[in-house]
Amino acid sequence: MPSARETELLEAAYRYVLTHGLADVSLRPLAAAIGSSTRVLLYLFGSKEGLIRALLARARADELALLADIGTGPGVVARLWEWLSAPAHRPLLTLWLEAYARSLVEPDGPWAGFARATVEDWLEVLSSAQPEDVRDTPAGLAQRTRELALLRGALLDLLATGDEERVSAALA
Amino acid sequence: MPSARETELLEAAYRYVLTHGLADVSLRPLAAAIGSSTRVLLYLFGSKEGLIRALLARARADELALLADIGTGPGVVARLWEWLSAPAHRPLLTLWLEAYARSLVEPDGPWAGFARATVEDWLEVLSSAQPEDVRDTPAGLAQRTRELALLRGALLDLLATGDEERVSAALA
DNA sequence: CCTCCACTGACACGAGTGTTTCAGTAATGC
DNA sequence: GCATTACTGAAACACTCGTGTCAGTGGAGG
Repeated sequence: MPSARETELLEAAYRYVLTHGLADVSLRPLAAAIGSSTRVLLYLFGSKEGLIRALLARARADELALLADIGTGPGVVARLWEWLSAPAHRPLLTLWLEAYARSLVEPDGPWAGFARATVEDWLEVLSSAQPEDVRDTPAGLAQRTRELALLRGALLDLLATGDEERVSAALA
Repeated sequence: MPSARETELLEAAYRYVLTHGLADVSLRPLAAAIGSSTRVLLYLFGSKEGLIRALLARARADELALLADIGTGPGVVARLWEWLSAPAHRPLLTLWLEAYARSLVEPDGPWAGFARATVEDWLEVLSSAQPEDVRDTPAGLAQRTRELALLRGALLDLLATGDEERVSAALA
């Protein structure tokens, strides 16, 4: 159960990494930027690894919140893309990609399992949006895997080029 | 024009980062692993940034070599996927993803433009594989953007889950 | 032989890293 | 009032980092 001060600092740290990236964050600059100290960060989160873990969980919470209120009716893919392509969400998604890549290179530590977890999160949402008589068939699995691939590939493209017009047109 | 020793050490360093990742590589461990010294690395590549730049170029050379002999006939997408999903290429592709993510977070330095460059490389290959009467239409652009997204999204999935059966089935 | 040149070793420098130790302060519960 | 608890500050520890300095190698070309 996190204390009030802890969630407050976590939120500030989260805003910080959204713009500075997670890869080479270090305690002193971070602490200075959010008006704290390394001593306090270490006291509240135990270690840097604990902080990273908390930040990753915080980011995943954002993601899960999205998936929760995107609904499950028809047109999910379009709605998901609408959310993914919104300029306001770009920092979060860049962070997401960073964590994803990192968890592949370094399967230990706080990153462990991040990539695999998000694949499953999304597949489940796409699954529950499928008609019931398809959901459990091989064809259904193939379809939602394809949908997920399309969304994420498009996201990669968008993050690199910023060319929303071309990428959105490709998904229509 | 790189010297013999330089390409030799670059090749060794390349093998090293393929298994250790590019993100938190540091000179002393790398030098020790490839039987060299930080002094020599700096002498040959000028700085750590120069080394990274050379390694990134080396990785991109692998990628371009692939794209060159994948041909342009019909069935490119299938052939590309065959290459992407080959277990032997997984380290290279993980490295690729790492560099991609990094270049989004840190647009300066040696990573600059890496993500954007690879999008363009691949789109061009897919373009030259399209029938001429489609290539320059908006529909053609949309189609190859979609193909690229599908391939890359599937790659992301595969790298995280290793579930080649499901992902390959989705692309069929 | 002698000079040039590519390459290498040992070492130190200053800066930055995560973490620890020791010392508090302010508020809370009894 | 007093003890407990949550939090904070300052300073140090034992590293690792990229890079610079200075001194050499060994071989090839004149």
